[in-house]
Amino acid sequence: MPEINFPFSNKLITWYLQNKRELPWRQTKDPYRIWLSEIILQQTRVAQGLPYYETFVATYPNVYELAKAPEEDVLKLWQGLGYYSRARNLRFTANFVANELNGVFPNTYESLKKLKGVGDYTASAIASICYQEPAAVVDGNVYRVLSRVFGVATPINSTAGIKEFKLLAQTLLDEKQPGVFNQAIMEFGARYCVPQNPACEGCIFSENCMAFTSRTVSELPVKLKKLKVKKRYFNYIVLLSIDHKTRLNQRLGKGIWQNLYEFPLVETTNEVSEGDLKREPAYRNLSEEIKINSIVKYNDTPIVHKLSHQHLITTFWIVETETLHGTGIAISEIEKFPVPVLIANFLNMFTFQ
DNA sequence: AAACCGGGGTC
DNA sequence: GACCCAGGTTT
Repeated sequence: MPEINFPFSNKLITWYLQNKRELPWRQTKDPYRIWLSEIILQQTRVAQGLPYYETFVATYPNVYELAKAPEEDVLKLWQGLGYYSRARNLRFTANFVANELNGVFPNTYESLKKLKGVGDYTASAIASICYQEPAAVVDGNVYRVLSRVFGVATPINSTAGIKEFKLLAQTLLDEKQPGVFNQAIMEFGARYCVPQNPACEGCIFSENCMAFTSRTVSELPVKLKKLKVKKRYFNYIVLLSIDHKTRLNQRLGKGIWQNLYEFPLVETTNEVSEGDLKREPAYRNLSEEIKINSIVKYNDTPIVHKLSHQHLITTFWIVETETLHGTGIAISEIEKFPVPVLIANFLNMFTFQ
């Protein structure tokens, strides 16, 4: 534990009050809105999450409205934001609060943390902002600011690091205004003590910052290795029937994009030719069920869709078929389904006829 | 403890 | 290409 011999909290909060952004969730202490904003902002930049927050508040002004919504509607509004388990848990927890808790959110760190989708960070954020409970938040910004100012080189994604930084943040916390302190340290990390090339010369902590005085700013925080990205080969079968239908399947079970929709997928271990594709069992099952008239590759070079830990090397195949009867969906209905960005991008490029 | 879960911004 | 973002859950 580093020694603290300067007024960290006072300096930080003074900076915050002079430099904070006016954000919609800073205008309220309504736990529903604070909770909603915190879920949206998990692993998500303010600029990216802001329009989603506005849409959700407008569509679901309170927890009852959100609780009533079908999961598919929530996923549709969430489309493009990523980490879709957040949306599924959001709806689940809204339902729980509305039906089991009479619409009243838990008001302590411990009870908030029991909610699905609410972990240490989010429980601390809601408890401190809405209920003035002295619970320190530790997000990516906090790791960065504290590791630099106090020269802590413990890896932030190790068990020891998680404990050490939580304790340090809790020690520094201004217990008289925990919500302000928490937002201040995050704002400072997001806007001043940024990951790359921070303006250390003019920093309020330049005299006290261990990283700055020892010229190790670019080496902190320390983070343990990254895992290797896996390559997967996706072949999407875009059915076009003579009765102007296509088919979307819902992704069920484990894995990415759970409960979202996509075209029938043939996943292979390599990039495949048309001949290879036709020999794939998944494709053969499809062709046994549906009479196929023609097949043509849509994109000549594969589209590489990059996720944090997977590269999806994707080819779209346009397949004309006879009637799909009840097993297809009308082309005009397609925009109603929540789809991953990979599919949404294709739909924007491709014009159905 | 390690793996898994998205999409976008930045350098 | 590497790193990161107002993290959490599952294995």
